[in-house]
Amino acid sequence: MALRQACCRGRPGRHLAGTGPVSDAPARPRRRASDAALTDWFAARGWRPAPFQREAWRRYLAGESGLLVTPTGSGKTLAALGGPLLQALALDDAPAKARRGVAAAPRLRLLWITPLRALAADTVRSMQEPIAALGVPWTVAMRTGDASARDKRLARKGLSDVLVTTPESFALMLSYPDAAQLLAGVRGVVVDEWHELLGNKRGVLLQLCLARLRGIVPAAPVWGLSATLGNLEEARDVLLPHRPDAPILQFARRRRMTLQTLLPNEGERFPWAGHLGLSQLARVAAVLQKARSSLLFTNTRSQAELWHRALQSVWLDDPKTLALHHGSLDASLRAAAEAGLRDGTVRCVVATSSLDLGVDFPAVDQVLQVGSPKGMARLWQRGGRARHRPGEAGKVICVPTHALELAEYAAARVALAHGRVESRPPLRLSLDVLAQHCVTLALGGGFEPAQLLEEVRGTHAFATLREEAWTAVLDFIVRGGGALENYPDYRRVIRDDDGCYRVHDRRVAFRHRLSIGTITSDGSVQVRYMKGGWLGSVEEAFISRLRPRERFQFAGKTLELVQLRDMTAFVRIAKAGEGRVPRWQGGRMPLSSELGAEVEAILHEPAESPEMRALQPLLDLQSRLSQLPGPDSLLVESIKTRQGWHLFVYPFAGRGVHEGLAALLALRWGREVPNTFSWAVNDYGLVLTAQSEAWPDAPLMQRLLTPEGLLDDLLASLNIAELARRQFREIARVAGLLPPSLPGRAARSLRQLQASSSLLFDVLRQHDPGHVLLAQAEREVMEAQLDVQHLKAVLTRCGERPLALRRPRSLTPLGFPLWAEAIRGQLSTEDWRTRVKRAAQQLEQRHARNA
DNA sequence: GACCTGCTGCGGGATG
Repeated sequence: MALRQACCRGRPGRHLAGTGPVSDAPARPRRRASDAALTDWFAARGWRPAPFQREAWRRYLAGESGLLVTPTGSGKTLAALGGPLLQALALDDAPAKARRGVAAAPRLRLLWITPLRALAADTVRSMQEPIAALGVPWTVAMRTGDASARDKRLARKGLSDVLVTTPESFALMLSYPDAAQLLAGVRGVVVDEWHELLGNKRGVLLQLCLARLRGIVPAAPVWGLSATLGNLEEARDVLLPHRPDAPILQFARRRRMTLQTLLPNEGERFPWAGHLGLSQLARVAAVLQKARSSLLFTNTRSQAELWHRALQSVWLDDPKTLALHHGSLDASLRAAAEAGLRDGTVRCVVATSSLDLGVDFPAVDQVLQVGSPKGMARLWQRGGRARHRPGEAGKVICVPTHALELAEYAAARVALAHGRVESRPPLRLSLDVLAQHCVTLALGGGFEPAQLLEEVRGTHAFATLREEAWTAVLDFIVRGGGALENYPDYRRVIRDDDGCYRVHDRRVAFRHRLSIGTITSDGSVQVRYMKGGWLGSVEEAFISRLRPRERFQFAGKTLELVQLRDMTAFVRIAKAGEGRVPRWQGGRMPLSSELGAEVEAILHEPAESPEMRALQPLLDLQSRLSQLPGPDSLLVESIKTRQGWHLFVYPFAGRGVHEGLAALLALRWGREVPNTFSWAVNDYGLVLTAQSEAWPDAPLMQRLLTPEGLLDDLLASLNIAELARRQFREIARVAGLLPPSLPGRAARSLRQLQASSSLLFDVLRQHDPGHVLLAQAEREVMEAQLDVQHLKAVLTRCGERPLALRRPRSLTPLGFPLWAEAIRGQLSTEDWRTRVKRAAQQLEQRHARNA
């Protein structure tokens, strides 16, 4: 992004890339770039690279690969590598030599991969100036889905010297027969924001593509740029499996970050449960008034809509200075919000993670985080958006939505001080991605299976790929597997007489290129004005419950539904009133284990902090009624209420794990004593509610918490088949079993998609139960969704710790949010609110009496 | 007087 910061202090060149004659370029030292030559070149332009940059660049010149760790939220980071790399390439005469041959000869020298289209555009922009300064007639093209026709053409024909692209577009390049030829001149690869790809299937796709590239240009250095991670060495190994000792270079020191919490006033009642935090509206509005520009981060899209609406009602400035940004808003609206921040016409943007990522806009004066940040990486990232003076620590202002979040912030402060960040575990053996990649290569000129297997095993993701799985994948792309072979649609690849696998059918080729990539999101309804103009998308389940003329709140506006047609909701601005706010089904964002452990520790031994001081009365109540949780024991509370007999357990392991744990405990307890259990979880713990009398004792708890038989019991307690059915839809999409929606045609509804994927699932289960993708779906449920490894570790730890079994006379502060969560499913929202409110008041009264 | 959970990211091509 900010390439120019590092490499453009020199005299601007006379020629823009690609426009000037070669002979006019400033004299270049010599044909082969050397360290000394570069030093001279930089010195002549008054540019002094930082030591780590010099090191990165020296290593690059030596043909090495590596990982460059750069602080989050700093635009300068790209300069770290991009500058030296461009210089080195420019000093090397080879590109000019290549051009002296046939005019159409591929010139591609540098491949730059970023996970975001917007980042690609920024990168291209920032490269223009340094390249002009170098005085080389280079073309930089962007190859992404939204690139211009010119750029696409340049990329397609290999006529650009530098190509900035996404993993998906890179894969697409490989689907053309001339890919090897186009990439043959590549002399360097940069993978930007590698941490964003490391832990997901996009990263797996990129690993495969890079392995292919290594097959074409084995010597080309590959450099990753990554934010700090808990598993940097692993990140390096995944990117560079062929260079186990590649260097990890650290960008100077990370910026310090501090945290401030908007605390409740003395004596103020503060919610014990809830996630919205609107009770803090006045305080937040006051904080926003004080700064010129702010970002207010929320955790969910509907929360962002609600906060935007609430702020609007108290906003003193021009309403236009308050903007909204989340992933379901149309790109144009998001771009408008970003532009507003850039030109100063917007003072505050309410945003979700859509603004976490690296889009280039100037830092804002302050960053606020509503509710739990859930993990340290997110907090670093969001905090990095704030403007800092050099040497000054960054700051995040935290807005608690319920009392216990105060502890979370106090814990986060400790973790920030220690510079802790989560790991991103890389995926392994995603056979759906492998199947897609194989079809891509079959399309891109074909592949020889033994050779490809070796190449694929050269990646981190498939290093342990077994022969059977490989054969199954090949079988799958050739005939869809046993049950599907009668359907021509699934016979995509043909094994030719020479033993090579190729695609011959043009329709298959077309459909495959349309469905390249691993991001699946289907079944959303586009929202647009009657007069034209797109607003974004909402979920079918939400909009289909609205009647025409009914109002709803979306994109920061009150809209009126006119009609719903072809997966498009036509709307107009409503005259008055407020409407319902859409909800989206998204990721679950559990509290990270790092932060969870920190919370547990701080509750046990409250460090001196404003948050813990504010929380003290609540902690006192917790100790009085029961006891404080802590790392040295496992707190278990059992209580009888009108709803039944509750068992509260607090492992502080995050929602995902608690979900599995709750199901497990319910099953095991039910086995011992016939009873009916329901359960609810949050990030701190879980509650089981029994219909008949049930009091746990220590031996029972030990039996419930044994790691023995975990897998079998999990399989029995959760409807794994049903979970796998849902997981299968994504896998089937990635593997190419579901037809992509064609551009220009109405999107298929979620119901249709579910029907076709569900049907496939059933057919396969019945006729081909060993199908490679079914196994994949089950594995993903166990690993990704239930996080069995983590669950097992948590269970083991629970079993090892001495049990603190308490029977408090009323709900405790820790138990209350879980209890509220448990009865939420049973009651209407209105009843639930009343009930929770009454209960909270009773508890407080009792608390006041006893105090 | 309230105490509404569920993020993000990508992607076509032949023809005029």
